[in-house]
Amino acid sequence: MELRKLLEMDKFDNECKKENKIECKKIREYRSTEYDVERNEHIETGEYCSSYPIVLKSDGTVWDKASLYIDFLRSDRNRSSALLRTAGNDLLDFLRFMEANNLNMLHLPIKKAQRVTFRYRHDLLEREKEFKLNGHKKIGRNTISQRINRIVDFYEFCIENKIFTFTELDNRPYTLLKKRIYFEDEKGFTQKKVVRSSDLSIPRAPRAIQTSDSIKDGRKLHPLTEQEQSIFISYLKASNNRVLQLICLIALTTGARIQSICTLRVNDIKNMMISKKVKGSFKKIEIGGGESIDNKNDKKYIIFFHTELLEMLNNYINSEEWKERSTQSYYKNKNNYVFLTKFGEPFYTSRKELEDRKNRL
DNA sequence: ACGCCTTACATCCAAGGATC
DNA sequence: GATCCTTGGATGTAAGGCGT
Repeated sequence: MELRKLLEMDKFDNECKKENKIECKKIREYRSTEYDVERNEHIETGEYCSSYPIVLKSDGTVWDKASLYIDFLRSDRNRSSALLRTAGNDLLDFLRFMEANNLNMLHLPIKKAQRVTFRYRHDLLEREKEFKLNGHKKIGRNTISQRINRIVDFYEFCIENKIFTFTELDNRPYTLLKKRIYFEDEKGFTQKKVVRSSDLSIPRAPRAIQTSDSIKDGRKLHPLTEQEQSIFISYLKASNNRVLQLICLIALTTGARIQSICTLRVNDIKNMMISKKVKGSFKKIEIGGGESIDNKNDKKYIIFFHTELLEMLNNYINSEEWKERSTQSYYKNKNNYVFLTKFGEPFYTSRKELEDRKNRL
């Protein structure tokens, strides 16, 4: 690791030393720099992360190995900041386990079950069981599966980069295995594939069965009944929060997700206003698939706005309230979000904004 | 199937405002 | 000025997509 990074880490260490809890802190708007000796200045490498996790040990110092691993994920594997956060949390859980049991990563005695990695695996399974018995879900099968796989990848990284030497590793933290898997390709033929696995890995939970009265969308969703809808609307009418009213109206009448609604931009409304009517009194807009409005997993989809609703939205984006909010916001009057909080924050940061912030547009 | 990555959503937390 | 409430953000869980 370069000296620069270590120095930065020291600075961060000192800032964090006051508190003594194991946690995963976050650096906002991370931009990596390189030090130019001749010019005596820091030069940005152009690498950017909207948030960057730092795992802290109970004494408040940075867990250096975790930082090296997370930086490797960012720089060498070019992972998103969302993934860095997930990885940070996975490592955090492992660190908490080690500290609680007074173990370190190199605790690898002859007996397999006593090695830190196998004890962690056992701990994960116990925790899953514990919550299952109590009825409330706290740690699920998919999570523990992900956790243990992350740890294997973390050890692999440490060994690969000689953070551990062979003499330090008394016994193997795990054994890498090659598993043969069979799957059906798009033409319906059974294919065989060899994938990398380990003797630590925990199989994932089988997919939930879809029930007829729910929509499968990440979780199981239930459409509101007509009665529920009318109750909802009566409460909505009583609200004096125009933004909430409009967001809910769009949701009810178009079925769009909150993610799409909250990433709607002013130009989308303006363009729809001047576009041709379809299906009677509706106007259409494409979302997802690289369009400015986000959709889950960036899937392409068309949503239909009733002209009356569009009229309301058009009134809103020309209102004093909207102008007031937009002046405090990132985009000001440059194709801003339709919906902003009273402090000018978007309710949902769009993919487009992440891109724009990276390029400082 | 399996592993890796992305992301929706619940819950917790802290700061600031409202109310008495 | 103590307490409650709102709100945005932080944190944590886990489902689903995708490539293999």
